[in-house]
Amino acid sequence: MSTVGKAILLLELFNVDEPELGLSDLARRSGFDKATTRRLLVALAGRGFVEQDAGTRHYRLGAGLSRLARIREARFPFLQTAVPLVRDLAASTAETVHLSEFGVDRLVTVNVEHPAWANRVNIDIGQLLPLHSTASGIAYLAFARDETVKACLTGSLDAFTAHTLIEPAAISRSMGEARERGYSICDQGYEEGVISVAAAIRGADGFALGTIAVAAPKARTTAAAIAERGLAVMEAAREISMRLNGENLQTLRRQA
Amino acid sequence: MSTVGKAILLLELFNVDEPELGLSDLARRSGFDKATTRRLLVALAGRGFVEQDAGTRHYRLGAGLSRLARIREARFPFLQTAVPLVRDLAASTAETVHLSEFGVDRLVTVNVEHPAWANRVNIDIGQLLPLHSTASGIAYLAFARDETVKACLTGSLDAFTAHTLIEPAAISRSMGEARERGYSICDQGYEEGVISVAAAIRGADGFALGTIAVAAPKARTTAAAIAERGLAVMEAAREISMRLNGENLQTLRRQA
DNA sequence: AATAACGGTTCAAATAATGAACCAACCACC
DNA sequence: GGTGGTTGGTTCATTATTTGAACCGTTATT
Repeated sequence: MSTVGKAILLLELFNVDEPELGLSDLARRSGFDKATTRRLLVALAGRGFVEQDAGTRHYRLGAGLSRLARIREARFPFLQTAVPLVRDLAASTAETVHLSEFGVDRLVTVNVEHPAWANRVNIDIGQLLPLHSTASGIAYLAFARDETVKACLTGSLDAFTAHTLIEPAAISRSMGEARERGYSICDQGYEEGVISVAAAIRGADGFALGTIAVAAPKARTTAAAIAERGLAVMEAAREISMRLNGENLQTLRRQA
Repeated sequence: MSTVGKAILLLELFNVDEPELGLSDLARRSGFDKATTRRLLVALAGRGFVEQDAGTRHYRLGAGLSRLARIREARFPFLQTAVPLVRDLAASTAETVHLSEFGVDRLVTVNVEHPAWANRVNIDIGQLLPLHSTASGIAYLAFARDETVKACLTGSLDAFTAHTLIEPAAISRSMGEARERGYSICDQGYEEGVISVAAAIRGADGFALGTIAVAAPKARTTAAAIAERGLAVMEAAREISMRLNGENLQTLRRQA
């Protein structure tokens, strides 16, 4: 493994629940030697990718990451563009609406709006979603590059519930339906009792960048509501895609 | 230089104006060999820190950075906390208000509100500000760790205008005044014709995390306006610091 | 006082990074 | 339709960086 890969692996040990970790802890979790771990941390700290708490001597992710992320966001203002539409969709559906962006081999939740219901689907910002077993994932795959789809379908797929589709053929069929329909439906594929619809947000090249989805408790969801939400989520995704790709509405290379 | 440092240096070649760069370009600018550059890029791409455009084969910053930046933001919700107060301050002063966060050896502009005036001070998100020659920088240094101050004052300092203070003693005096007053004033130290006031946003340990500042054309700025804005910016910084450090308003270790 | 955990450091040995030379493809220009 | 200059990408012997067991000094815990 490259040294750079190791350094990044170290960064990825941090998460929202454990945002600060000590040296020994990082060494243990990464499997690297303590000396190696520290050398990597010092290199990362030198560029502001991690910071060390002066009191506890624990490490946390640094401001340098935020700076680079902001430069990326200037190129792809995914969040700013999508947030108002997420809010609108949450208001009109009165269910949980979440926005995801693709990263490496999963979807990353970047924004969520929860409804006022006590009984609702809860999703956290930063949460990672698998591609094969969520409405968002299927919507993404439906407009993903062939190599991404292939990478997803080769290798064993986890079954999260009794309803999770894990045969590549079944998932492909599901993708095809989503492509034709314009939105995906996932019935308890990731969590028991939750039904979701999602649509892909697409770049200028027609390939998916991320997704927008509505998730609701199955108990209060009718077939009619699913169809209605599907159209709404599709329309929101279309609007975000158009705003992202400039006013010059270039025809998307891959049509639905 | 460590391999990790090289990889990060590569990432830092991207900026808002040039968000996508080719392999040869990156190699040229970094001074690394093309093979080295590519190996680093491949390692970075493997973890989503850069992405390659399928068409142009150019590289850009990746979604992995956004993910980690979001985890950091969950711990330090600097932006979310400060944005409303930046907006309020912009409304009440009718001048440019900008928010900065410290990174390595500079301040990074993370949010800006511009007034409606045609003649106004323009600042971009992501813009880097030197510590010794801006109101924000002085406000930051006034509550920074000794080692940060020392690192800033050792080595030669750039003079951006005829008014820029570059003698360590003069800068120290300026910091002292800011600490006592509660806000800093910088009269054309970074750009001719611009006068700014700033105050430090501080962490639970009492040390500065970032700053909030008001910048205006000197032509329409009276001494009374400076004093008024100074108090307003100080109050905004205090409010952000308090919200960041939790409801349990711990007494700040380093008092003004 | 003893123990065990912590963060941090050292230096010979092992491993990963390096870069000159090399493709193949593309683009402009005559 | 060559020709020269550019691009992204690859190879492999040489070289320099990374590695980790053993170490130190501190700080809790027992």
